[in-house]
Amino acid sequence: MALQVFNTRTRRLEAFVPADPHVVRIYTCGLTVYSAMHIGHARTYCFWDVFRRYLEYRGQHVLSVINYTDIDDRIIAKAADGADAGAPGGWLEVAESVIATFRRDCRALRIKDYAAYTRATDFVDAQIDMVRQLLASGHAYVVDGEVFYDVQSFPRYGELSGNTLDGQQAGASGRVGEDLDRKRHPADFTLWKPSTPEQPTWNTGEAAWPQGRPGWHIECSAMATAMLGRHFDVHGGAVDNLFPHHENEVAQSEPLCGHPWVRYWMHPEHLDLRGVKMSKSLGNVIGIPDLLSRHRYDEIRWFFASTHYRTKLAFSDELIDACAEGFKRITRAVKLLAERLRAVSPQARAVPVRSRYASMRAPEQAIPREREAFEHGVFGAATRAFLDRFVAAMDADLGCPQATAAMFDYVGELFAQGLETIDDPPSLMAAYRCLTRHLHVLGVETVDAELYPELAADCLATADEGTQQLAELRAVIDRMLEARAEARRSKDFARADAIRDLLKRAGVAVEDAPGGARWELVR
RNA sequence: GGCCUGGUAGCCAAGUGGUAAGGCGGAGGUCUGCAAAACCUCUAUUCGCCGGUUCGAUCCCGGCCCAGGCCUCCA
Repeated sequence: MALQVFNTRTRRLEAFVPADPHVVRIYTCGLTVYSAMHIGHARTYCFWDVFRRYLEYRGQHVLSVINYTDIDDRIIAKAADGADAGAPGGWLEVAESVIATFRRDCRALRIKDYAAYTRATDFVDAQIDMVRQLLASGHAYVVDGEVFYDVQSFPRYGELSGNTLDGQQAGASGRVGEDLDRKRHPADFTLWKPSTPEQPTWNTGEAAWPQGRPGWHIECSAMATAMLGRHFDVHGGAVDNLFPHHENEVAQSEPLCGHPWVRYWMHPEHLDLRGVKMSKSLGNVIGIPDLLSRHRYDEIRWFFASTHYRTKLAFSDELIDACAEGFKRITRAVKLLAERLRAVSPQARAVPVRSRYASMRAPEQAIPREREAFEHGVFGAATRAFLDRFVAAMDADLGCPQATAAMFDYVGELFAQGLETIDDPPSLMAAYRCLTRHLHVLGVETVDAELYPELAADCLATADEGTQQLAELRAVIDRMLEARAEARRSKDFARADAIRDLLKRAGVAVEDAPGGARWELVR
């Protein structure tokens, strides 16, 4: 069994076979950088991150490109409204600042870095060249210095999204532009438009359309092709990109690159905000810092995994909280395993079967080789069952909900089979690595570098600076807990409770367990 | 008008032509100085409604009802 994905182009599940068996080429439509990333983007980009992580888990190399649309009327408008209204290049500053927060927000959500982040304005030459070719091949026409794509010149127009030309009702959405009188068909779209003196502009060297700026759709086509070649494996964005954006991209690209331009089109669904429309005019756009002030990144990641990517995700703080409640069981198991492993000597916790990280390995071998290490020890049978379910779930069009269900059952088995009592380091280590390795696939990077250095090396390290302080904090708390244990031994429960209350007020929850007190940071 | 989803327990949410994963919540229990937490067990004779195909349908087909998305702003 191999990975299957739902291809929007064919509306079917298909075996995922990259053109080049060694590298998967993925292009993701990124932000139009006129305002910061919000929770909707978070779902989309977290999905693409999990997709990439799973491919890597499967032993594939992934070449992923994401773009910034940094030239757009909304950016220009924002710059015109801002404090430095009218300043030359103000639109670039708007773009720069949004890009910076985007990168920061992605890292906070542990979205792995892309191989390249392309900017539309860095590829204007390629865009001009594409427009030129489309004109030459009769797929575009010029009206008053503006270049339009002629949809009627492309018979397959509408195949990707299902919005065929004869089925479309122009203006049904109430958003038809004002160019109707100049277009040959209402669905024709802008490839290049002239700029007024105060708008950013590029010279083309063409007499009929001498200057101006690119249309939205041509940007992505030019960037994707420039970075990934005339044909590549996966192109995506969220569902809203399907039409018109991706449809138009196909129409522009296939006359020049051939069909199919892209092997697999994938479109994750939106958030379902339960009737509430998130929009800037309503002032209810939830940004990433806001989201992260209410939920930890790993809770958000686990929450995203709770619903299939092609299903609308019911979103609310309460739902995330409910999901996080269940997630505690997983993290608790990881923590218990780590604690018990740390308690034994380094030598004793050595894992007999080498567990090497999968990349650089042929896809067919990657999982079996890793499995050997995971399946070792007393939890072997449970681990085997878990691995089978996890891989089967993810192979079936990234079935994260089933993958998480498998993990819940696995953790249940670990507890049932003596997670808290069995004293065999290799067994504990195998289970620890198995859990953290698979959480990592789902975007949860909870791993102790000492216990699983190979995996830790692949995590977005954001805690480096805090490590030393954290160790000191840990020592202080441990001393307080030692004092409390002393009080309990001498039956001075008032003092013991006082220490517990003090820690609680400081945000440290203490719980008594058979082996001694445990603590964790709480909000 | 065209295209497309989805309606599964109080809530979220998988899924299969052979009789319903998982999580939250709820109910018991174990442990505990007390707490809290944790762990264990239980929690849909039923999958919007009506027909049909079938030995058998939640899953296939037809009709109906309801909710939602897209048809050039949108992740």
